[in-house]
Amino acid sequence: MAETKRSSLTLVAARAGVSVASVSRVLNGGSASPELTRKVREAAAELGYVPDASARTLRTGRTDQIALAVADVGNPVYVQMMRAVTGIVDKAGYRLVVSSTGSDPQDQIDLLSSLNRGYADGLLLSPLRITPELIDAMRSSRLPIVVIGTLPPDVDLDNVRADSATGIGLAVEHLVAQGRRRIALVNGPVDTVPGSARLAGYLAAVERFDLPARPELQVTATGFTYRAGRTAMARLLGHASPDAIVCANDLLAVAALKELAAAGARVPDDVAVVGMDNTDTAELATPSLTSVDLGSAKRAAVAAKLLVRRIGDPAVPVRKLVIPPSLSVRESTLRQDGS
Amino acid sequence: MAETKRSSLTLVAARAGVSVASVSRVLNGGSASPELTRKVREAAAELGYVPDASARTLRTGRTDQIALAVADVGNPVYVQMMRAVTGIVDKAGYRLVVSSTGSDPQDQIDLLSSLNRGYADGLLLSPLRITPELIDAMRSSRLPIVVIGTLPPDVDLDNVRADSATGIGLAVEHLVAQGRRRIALVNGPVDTVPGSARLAGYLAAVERFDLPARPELQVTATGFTYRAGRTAMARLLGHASPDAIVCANDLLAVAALKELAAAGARVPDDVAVVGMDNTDTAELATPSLTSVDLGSAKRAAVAAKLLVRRIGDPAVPVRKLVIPPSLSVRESTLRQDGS
DNA sequence: ATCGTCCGTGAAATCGTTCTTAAGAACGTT
DNA sequence: AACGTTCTTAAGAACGATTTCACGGACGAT
Repeated sequence: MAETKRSSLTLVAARAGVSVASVSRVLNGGSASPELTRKVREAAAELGYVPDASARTLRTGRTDQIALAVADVGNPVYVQMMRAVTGIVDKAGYRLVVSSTGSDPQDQIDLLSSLNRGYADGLLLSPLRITPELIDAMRSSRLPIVVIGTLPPDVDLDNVRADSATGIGLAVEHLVAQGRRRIALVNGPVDTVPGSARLAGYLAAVERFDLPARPELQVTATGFTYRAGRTAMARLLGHASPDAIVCANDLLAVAALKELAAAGARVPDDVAVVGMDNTDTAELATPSLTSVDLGSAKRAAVAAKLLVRRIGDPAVPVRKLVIPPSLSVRESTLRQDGS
Repeated sequence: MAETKRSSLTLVAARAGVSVASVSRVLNGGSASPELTRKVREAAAELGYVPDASARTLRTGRTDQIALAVADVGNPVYVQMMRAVTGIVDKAGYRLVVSSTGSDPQDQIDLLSSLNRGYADGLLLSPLRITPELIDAMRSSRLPIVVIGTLPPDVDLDNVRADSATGIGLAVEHLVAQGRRRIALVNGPVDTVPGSARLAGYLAAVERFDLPARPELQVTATGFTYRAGRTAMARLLGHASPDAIVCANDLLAVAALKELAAAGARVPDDVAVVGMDNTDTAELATPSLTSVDLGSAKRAAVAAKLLVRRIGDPAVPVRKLVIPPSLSVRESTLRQDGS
């Protein structure tokens, strides 16, 4: 039955009548005589031997763990990322340590310092806000970090970012092609990395397509959440009557749909709505949401691969990648009469 | 600036001119003279000393990590659980190691054996299917396990389960009060723990309220997913015309909503729909979903607390808890004319 | 003044691995 | 027959922390 006593290399060695070194060699695939191999394997099996993780880590310096830090494990886009990361990380033989940092950069700095305890071999970080202190902390980290998201250009860390400007451009182009002109933006907090990128992208697109850039068409929610979206959307509808709404997030977009329905506006006939991130939520919404796919899953997967590579060889040159966006067109922007 | 050299206790001791034992004692709050304390603190600060996790673990046997195993990190109900667990686990000073096991029990058995490497202090497990082999593996695990979900009564492991029978009873009672009689069930695979519990609960409720128990009112999706839900729902509508549908899952319920809309049926006027798990999805759906809250978040949180307690004192008696269900009533079951 | 107690400190053992070094055996070469 | 090469195995040194044990000095009590 199950050996309750925790077994060590020494025990196995004693039982097999050989030295611990030999046991280690046999089990890790070194050279050994058939006779020795047999004895060791037998003893190990009888004792139900499993090597101890921390001892091995202490000796080799490898933890076989990768840390993933996100602002909110409940946010669909992070869920998407987690799922993607899980796949890559599992395959590469690492375990995943997940920390929910909240949106405060200080939490992330704390995380970085605790990471110096060496409980992981590397970190995947997706910061909502970037401060100079955070950058300093990332730079002085003793282990590799790959950032999922945009980073100031002078920071020489691997990172994989989205191109939200182009993404929003796709959305606006699509809306303009449908004859929409009064295109509003429901954004999240602009002091966050995605928030500011999305605002910039919106403004650029508005200019490019020569659309009215009225301030009352731009509202900012207090967060990237459904609740905040409802409030912001109510404010928008109080001040303006857009014929299309681009939202910084699928959750905000669903909030927009709900608020529009409550106000008696029909989607897409009266108003088109575009979400962002193309999470499962987009397909489940009614009407289903056209959504800008910023490639979160792809980004996370690529970032994970980058990290695995860097852990394998810390000297590899820094890479900064951009995942191109695409647009998933669904019901919320298509008038019944066709394009 | 940042000390690039990885600092050890020995270095701090050398710098402070004291022994490693003293450094350890000072930093871990043992007794020490003010003078010594000052010297050590100073040296540690100058070197930016951070204790090494694996060395400490090797010596003390504590990893400060808790493992959480779920079938699919993308499933909203597991997301809910993860969020709840994160809160408790963080507060108790543990890190969270997340593994996505898939629905195959063998994955979980593998996980259990890898857990014997001792990379965590305990495990939170939410198994979709339970086999005798899995139970054996859980029993012979060298570290504490708390199960989130139902377990055969003779297995003496801490666990926290839902009461889906009562939950479904609440839903059916509510529907009957609204004058519904032909109540259908869209279930997930019945060879899973939640699937079989929900079928049993449905049958019990049907009998209790003396409703027609026709087989064509019961369909089984191939999984707890949106896609599977669409297919199953189409099949249901081909064979029967229910006036209410209870779904084993919010995702299945959203699929039902979509399929009903596609078939031209109005919700809730023609058909009422009830979801289960009361995830964020329920509120976001259109119409918003009445959903049986099986207390997933609560269950996960309670399980996490139980695990922390057991890690602290392995001799504590086994506890088996039930989280009572509740019903969140929303638009999908309420006819316009009121109750 | 002597002895016992207590407290602060350091030396060293220990946790379970991996890996280097070296010793010994077996074997082939000149 | 002497020597060098190769191969198998064992002994022991790390890795970096915690913790036991013992030592020495200070202090109070007799």
